[in-house]
Amino acid sequence: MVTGKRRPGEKHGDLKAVLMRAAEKQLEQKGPEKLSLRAVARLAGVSQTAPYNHFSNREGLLAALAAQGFEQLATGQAAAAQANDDPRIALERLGYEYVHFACERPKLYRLMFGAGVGGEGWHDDELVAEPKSRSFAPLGEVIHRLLPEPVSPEQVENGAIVCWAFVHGLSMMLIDGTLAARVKSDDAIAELSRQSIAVILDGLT
Amino acid sequence: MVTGKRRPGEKHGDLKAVLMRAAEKQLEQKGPEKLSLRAVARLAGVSQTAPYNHFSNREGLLAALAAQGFEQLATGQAAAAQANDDPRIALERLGYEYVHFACERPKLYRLMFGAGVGGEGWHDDELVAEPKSRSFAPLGEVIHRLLPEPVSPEQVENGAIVCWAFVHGLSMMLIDGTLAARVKSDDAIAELSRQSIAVILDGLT
DNA sequence: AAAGTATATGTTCACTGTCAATATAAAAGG
DNA sequence: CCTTTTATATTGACAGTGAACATATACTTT
Repeated sequence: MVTGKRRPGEKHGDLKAVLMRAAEKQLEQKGPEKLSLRAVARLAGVSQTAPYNHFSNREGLLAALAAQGFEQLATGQAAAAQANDDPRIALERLGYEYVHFACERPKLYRLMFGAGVGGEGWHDDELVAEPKSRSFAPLGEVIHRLLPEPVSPEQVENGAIVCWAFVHGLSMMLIDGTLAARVKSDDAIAELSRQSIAVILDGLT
Repeated sequence: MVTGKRRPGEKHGDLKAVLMRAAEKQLEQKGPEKLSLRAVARLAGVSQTAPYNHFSNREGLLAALAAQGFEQLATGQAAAAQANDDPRIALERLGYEYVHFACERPKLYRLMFGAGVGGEGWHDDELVAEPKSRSFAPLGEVIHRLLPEPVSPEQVENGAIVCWAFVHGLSMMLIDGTLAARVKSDDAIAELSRQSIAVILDGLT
């Protein structure tokens, strides 16, 4: 019904979703900087200007993709945080899941942190900021559980930032090949991740 | 005329250097993804195809810029590493210098780690890999000085990677605005940086 | 002086993002 | 049921891009 043949002017049922799926595919193939709006439209079987009815421009589409990515990361992180009652194990698991996510979908992950976008990030884009902070929240919760009483909000915040910065840096350097020469196997990645979380953990407590 | 030796057919002085300077300027204004080869040529006062005699393509120019950036970072890091005999203080200084470099020239720093480039980094580009590993070396040296005897090469390598990943992640998140809402002043940045290095340091030893 | 050669140019092509004007279909109001 | 409205999609155009090609240039070498 929705996906019939398209005559000139025919309405396309849920074009936005179709465009998103096409964009996902295109992103995973070409990467954020080479993603072409026209190619996405072509892949979705619509004219080149059709996407402008659903996204303000190319960056708008990329922002939607990034937001979706943070959405997925957030659910993964939330699940990992509640995987174990021991906050130490939960923290390790959180870190592993994070790096795993980044390495599984490197193009998406780089996009989420501003690759392929003019300026140097999404900055004040609320559409992206909301799921981003939601994906950050579970870490803070685990850090809170982990620290010995009494805990100040700044302690928690600082600890969470340290952890986040670390896993983010590790992920990026695994993706861009900086550590490719230094870390070979996937097991080595997991081991390095686990080990480093332990390092930070010892430093924090 | 001013410069002595010239290569056959060379009409401008050494166009490569002129192009690099123009590209630097363009990079600092537009960012890696919006840098246009034609605009660089225009800025250098030369035809649009002239750059192809000195760089294989757009990515070649970006790679040269990235390499130059790592060159500068390397000298800064080397200086910071020898600033103090106490390896702890040297490590703090190293971290501070690193983050400072990244925040001072965010567009360049992002480029150095693959922003604006198809694929997800420079990977096997030797031109950029060499100064990159040179900029990484001082950290390893300081970590070596820092760890108690006896030290294994893996210990040093792992510690250095942990530190590098952390400062890289911190830099990226400061640049892309992730921490902008959470960390306000420049002093707070310095303090967070210093504090975190201390955390990692405690964890390592 | 002539020959050789790396360097620069002008032209062209395919492609991109985005705007303007236009046509269409579905819903809303009579 | 028919008209009006409104969001959606299309065609066409424009400026800007990276890149390839053949050609002209000016320097080095012989």
